[in-house]
Amino acid sequence: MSKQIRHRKIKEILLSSTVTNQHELILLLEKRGIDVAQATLSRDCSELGVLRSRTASGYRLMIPEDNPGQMIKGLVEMEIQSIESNESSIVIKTLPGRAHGVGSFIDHLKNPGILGTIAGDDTVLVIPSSVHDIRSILDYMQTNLLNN
Amino acid sequence: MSKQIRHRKIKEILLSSTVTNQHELILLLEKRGIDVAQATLSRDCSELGVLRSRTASGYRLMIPEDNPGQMIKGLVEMEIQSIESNESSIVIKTLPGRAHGVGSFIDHLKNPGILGTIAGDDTVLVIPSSVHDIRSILDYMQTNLLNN
DNA sequence: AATTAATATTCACAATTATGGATAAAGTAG
DNA sequence: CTACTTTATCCATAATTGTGAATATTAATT
Repeated sequence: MSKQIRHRKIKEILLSSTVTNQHELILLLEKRGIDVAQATLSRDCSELGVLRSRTASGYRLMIPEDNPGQMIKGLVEMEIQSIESNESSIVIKTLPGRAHGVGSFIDHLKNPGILGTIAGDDTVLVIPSSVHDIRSILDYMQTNLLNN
Repeated sequence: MSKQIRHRKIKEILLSSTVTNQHELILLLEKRGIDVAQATLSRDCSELGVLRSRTASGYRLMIPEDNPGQMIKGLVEMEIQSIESNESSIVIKTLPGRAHGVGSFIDHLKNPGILGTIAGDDTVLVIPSSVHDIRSILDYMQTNLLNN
């Protein structure tokens, strides 16, 4: 039984029913054919960001909905095809139609070295605050916006 | 040295220079401080879909560009938070800043039942060709643009 | 076909990640 | 504070994944 599958089931359970502690969650997982030790479950909960809080009717394990803001970084990484520059500006090539989203994401980074962006269909032009910063901004982007 | 980093370097090298065989690639990687055995490189190449083909000037290891069209569907699915409608229009909520990209994708579907889309920051309004088609267009979108 | 060049696979082992039992630590209730 | 409940961590081990040397297989050249 893979960790991934277990995590999915945990999400499902916590979103659909009221679970008061990890032990109870163990039993619910068992019912679905997944055996897991409390130690492992503790780690799972921490990885999934599960937290335990009081409610009117006692305690409950709560799982946060995926935070949109955090998801976007992964999206942007996938959308970017390349990041290159000449002496005065940086050009990002994206998947077709995705430049606007990438540009918007970069704008929100609020990097003071970046004056702004202009996005076409599959190209984002990044305008540096000073042409002298090109190299470091390029570095910054390649580390922060590329996968692998 | 992680496999991921190595893969990324391989992509870089194969996209920017002409490499005729794996042995040559080993040397180029070495130059960048990455030591790797041919066996491993062979696996890397297969994982990355690298293929060797003849060109006018001999052989060359080619790496396929990631097919944009196919990737986008997955992206769009992740970007869409909900799809709902009233009697006359369909509203898609997206992750912040992603509406333009989603709208553009829908436009390219060229579904004759869709007159057009208007995108704000995190909302896409889909305008049906006829208000009578709302239900079927909603169905179409929910099956084609949602995961789960 | 024979020879050489290039790549893929097998095998053994290394490195990393996942896991459970035992137990410590933290939290809750009295 | 003390007793009790719940969760987190330590440790040892299992399972998985990554790797290189040697070798087999495939492809190219003559």
